[in-house]
Amino acid sequence: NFQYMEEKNIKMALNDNKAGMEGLDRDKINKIIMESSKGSKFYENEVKREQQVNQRIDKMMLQKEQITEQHLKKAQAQVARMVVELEKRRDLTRVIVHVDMDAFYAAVEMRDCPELKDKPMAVGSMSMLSTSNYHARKYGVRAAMPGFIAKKLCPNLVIVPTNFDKYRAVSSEIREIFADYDPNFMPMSLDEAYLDFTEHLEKRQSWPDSLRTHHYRASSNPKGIAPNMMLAKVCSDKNKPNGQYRLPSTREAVMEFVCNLPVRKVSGIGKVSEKLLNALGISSCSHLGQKMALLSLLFSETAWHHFLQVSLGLGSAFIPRHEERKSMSTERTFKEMSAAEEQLSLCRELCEDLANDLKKEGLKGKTVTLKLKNVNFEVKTRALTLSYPVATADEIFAVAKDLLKTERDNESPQPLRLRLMGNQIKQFN
DNA sequence: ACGCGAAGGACCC
DNA sequence: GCCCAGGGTCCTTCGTCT
Repeated sequence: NFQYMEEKNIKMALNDNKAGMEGLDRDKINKIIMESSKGSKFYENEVKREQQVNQRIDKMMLQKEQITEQHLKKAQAQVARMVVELEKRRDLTRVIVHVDMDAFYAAVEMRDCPELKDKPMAVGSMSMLSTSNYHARKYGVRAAMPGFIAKKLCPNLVIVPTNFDKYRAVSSEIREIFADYDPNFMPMSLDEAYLDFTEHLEKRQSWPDSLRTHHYRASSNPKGIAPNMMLAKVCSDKNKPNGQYRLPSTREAVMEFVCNLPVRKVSGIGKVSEKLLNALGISSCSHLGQKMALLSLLFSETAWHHFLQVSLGLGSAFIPRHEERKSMSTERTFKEMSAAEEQLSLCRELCEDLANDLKKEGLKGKTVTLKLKNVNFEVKTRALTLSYPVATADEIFAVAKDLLKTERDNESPQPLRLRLMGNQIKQFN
C-alpha cells in the first residue's frame, strides 16, 4: 500500500539526504523547482520573508549576548521548579491514538477511477496540489506544490480536480467507525483524528478489527499510539506507510523517544521556529531540554512553556471537547484585477457566498474582515467590529465595501492590483 | 493595569 | 506560455479606552 505514503515523508526525503528513494533525483528535482520559481513575484516574496526571519534571528542573537551567567542561573532554577510541577502531573494512564489517512484525496479518487492507480496522479489544480499518489511522488510531486511545477517534474501527471463533497462523504463513513471506539473522538480534518482508546481497551483488551477490515483499512488503520496527543501525532508519522507505532506508557520510553526527535517533527513547530531554534544550536528535543533556561529568556512564556512540555514528552492526555467554530471565511485567487468596479462586484459575490455559508449554520457575527493580496503576494487584512451581529450579504457587503474603498483611497492614485480577495466574519453570539 | 480591537504571522491540513 | 490555494486556530504586538 505504498499509495498511502504520507506527504511529509517525501518532504523530509527531499530535504534529508537519505539514499534509497528509487528514481528520486533530488538535485534534478530541486533544479527544476528552482528554475520554475526564480524571478517570479512569488519567489521574490519568499526571499523577502526569509530575510525577515533572518533579521529576527539577528535580533535574537543580540539579545542572547546580553544574557549574563546570573540571568541564566536564575532562569535555570525557575525551569527546574517548573519541571517538578509538570512531572508531578505527568499522566501515563491514557491511550491516545492519532489516525492519519495517507494521501486521502488521492486514495478516494483512485477508488473511483482505478485506471489512475497505475498513473502518476495528484489532486488539485495547476496552481495548487493537495496531495499526490505514489507514482507521482517518485517524480518529486507532492502536496502544497503548484500543479504547473509538478507538470514540469512529471509531464504525464494527471491532475484531478478536488471534489470535497466526495471526500466529506467518505470521511463521515470513517468517522462513524471512529465513534464506535471513542464517541468523543476529535476530528482534525477530513482525514485525521484523535481518539481516546483507554476505555475501549479496558473493555476489550484487543485492538479493533473493524478498523482493519473496513475497505478503507489501509488508510484508516491507527497510526500513532501514545500516552498523549502530542506524542500520538508524532508516532503516526513513524512506520509509514502501513505500520502503526505504539509508544509504551512509561516515562523511560517516552524520554528516550523524545530524545532524538527532531523539533520540526512536533506539531506546532514549523519552518520559522525550527530556524530560530537551529540558530541556538537546537535541532532535537533533547537539545530543547538542555537549553531551556536560555529559551525561557528569549521566547514568550507560552512559547517556552510549550517547548518545555515537548522536551519532557508531555502533551494533553485527554481529548478536549469539540469547540464551536470561531470564524468563517471565503477567499478567492484570480488573475490580476485592478478595476474598481470589478473588485466591487467580486466583493459583493464573496459576501453572498459567505452569507450563504453563515445561513447554513445559522450564525451571525460582529466582526467583518476584508483580506487583500496584491500581485506581489503582500497580504493585508482590514477589519471592523459592529455593535450588533450581522449575517446577510447586504449587511456584510456594507462593511466590506467601505473597507475596500478605504484601501483604494489609501493607495490612490495607484490602483490596487489584487490577486486575491476574501471576506471573513467572526465574533459569533 | 486591563480589556479589547486590529493587524500581521506562524502553523496545520 | 502563463502559473504558488483556501479554510481554519492561535499568538504577538500595538494603540486607545477606561
